[in-house]
Amino acid sequence: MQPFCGIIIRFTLQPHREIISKGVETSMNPVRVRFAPSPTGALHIGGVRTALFNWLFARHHKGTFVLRIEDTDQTRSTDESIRIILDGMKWLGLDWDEGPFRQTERMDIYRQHVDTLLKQGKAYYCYCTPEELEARRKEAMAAGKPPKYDRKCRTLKAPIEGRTPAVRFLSSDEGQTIVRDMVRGAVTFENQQLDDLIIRRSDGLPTYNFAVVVDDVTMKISHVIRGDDHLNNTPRQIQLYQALGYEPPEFAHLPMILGSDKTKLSKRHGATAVTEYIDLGYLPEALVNYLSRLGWSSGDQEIFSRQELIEKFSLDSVGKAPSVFNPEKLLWLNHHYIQQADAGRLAGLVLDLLRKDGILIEGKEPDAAWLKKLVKILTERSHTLVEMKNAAIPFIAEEIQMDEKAAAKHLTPDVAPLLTELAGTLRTLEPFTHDGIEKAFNDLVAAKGIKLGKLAQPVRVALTGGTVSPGIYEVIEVMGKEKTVRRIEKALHLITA
RNA sequence: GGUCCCAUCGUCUAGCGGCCUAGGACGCUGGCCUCUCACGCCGGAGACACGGGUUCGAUUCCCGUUGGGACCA
Repeated sequence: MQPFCGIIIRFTLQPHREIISKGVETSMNPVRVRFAPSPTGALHIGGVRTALFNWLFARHHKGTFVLRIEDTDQTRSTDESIRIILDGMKWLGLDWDEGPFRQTERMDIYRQHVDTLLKQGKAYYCYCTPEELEARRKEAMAAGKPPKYDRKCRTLKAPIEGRTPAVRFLSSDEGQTIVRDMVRGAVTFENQQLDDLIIRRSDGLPTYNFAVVVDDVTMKISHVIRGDDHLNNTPRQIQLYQALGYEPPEFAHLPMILGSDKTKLSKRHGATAVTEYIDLGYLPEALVNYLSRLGWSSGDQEIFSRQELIEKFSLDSVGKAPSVFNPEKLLWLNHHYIQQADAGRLAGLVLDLLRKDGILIEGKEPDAAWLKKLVKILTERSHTLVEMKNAAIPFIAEEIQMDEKAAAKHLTPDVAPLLTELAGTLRTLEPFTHDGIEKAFNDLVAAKGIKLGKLAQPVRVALTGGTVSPGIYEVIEVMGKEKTVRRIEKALHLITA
């Protein structure tokens, strides 16, 4: 609780922030927020960021996070999309406390609210067809006038035969509507600029702006945190709240996430759906950390555990400017979280990927402890699980894919004697461990008076098929004596052939 | 077209009138380490869109311009 004089001083400096944040800090009402995606496709990165901020806000304030599916647009909504959304949320660890509620199951509630407004004279029937409206809109725009509904049906005395009407909200021309936004401050709209918006279409379905208001009211949502593409809808919604006799919630409009060309993030910009990031081998904690820093910050800190995010998250430190999605930084974070992750967990995830690629034969799965050892030597150079899976293949598959260029460069006749000798030593090496292997290499190198690279690179190519791998001793130890010797011999064959 | 929003390195951002010769991170880059590639470590280049005010003093406050974005069943 702020001392009273503190409020006064800060008030003069920052009127908006203070007026607005006062509401949250001192409010006795419990925090209830919601994420309300429409199930018309994938779970989009922008949507995830909105969900995340809502979730963080709820968890920070020990409030309630509600999940609501906005599926009034039945032509575009699918159950498959709902499943994708729920799976994505679960994968990210954004657990909800109530829902998922579906708008299609709430049609009665919307109908009742429309009827109430109609009965109170706060709404009226409109018989204009979408075509007529479109024509008049074009006309208005051509004449250089604002493309606003001309209120033709406002004064209609009797229904027009043969037409099913839509219902419009009767809005006021007087005064202004002020949106007190927790990130933008006060945003003022002239009521004169606002249309009589449709609240129920002629097909009987509620419109978006109406359904959200009814839902948010009936679900007792305390803070509406959403993308700022909804900021322009907010004054109409506030009028709806007032007409319905409810107190509007607090609003917080988050800046958009843009693609590299600074337009709204879309498929053109690469992966935008969470499912894609799962397939690309990203860890949910990396995505969560990355997205949390898009539009929000806490000093200079870049890495946040989930707990820290919950503790430090505040709408006060949400920025107003849109941000560009930067895949490189996400990749860096993913690398970071792969380093942090438990080897057993990574092993399981890599196993799934190997299975998906058909590299693992069912029933012939590698030993869990061994797989963990493998994962440990691959972790450092893996930025994604897919990279890790690819690096694991030479250790798992029977045959390796030989890179021709690497072979031509490193598997040359002059290294044949070295390989022969090394194979001989390794064959009898007991125990077959890192240190013993290292000694074998060092002895051979010393005896021949060559540099280690002269031996290690050819061996690396022989064992993995390429020039890039973890340290050669680790590779050999994990690969095991049998495979190692067999592959060196095979390489010798290749050289002499 | 109307309305609304936004503006610090390429990108994410710190900055809430003097601490700024503007800090951190990703990326880029020079070097070190080294059996390859990475990791790691050390260093470098790199921004307050522009123009007016306000002020002793503006990245920070105000106005305008420019540029972006969003919304308008």
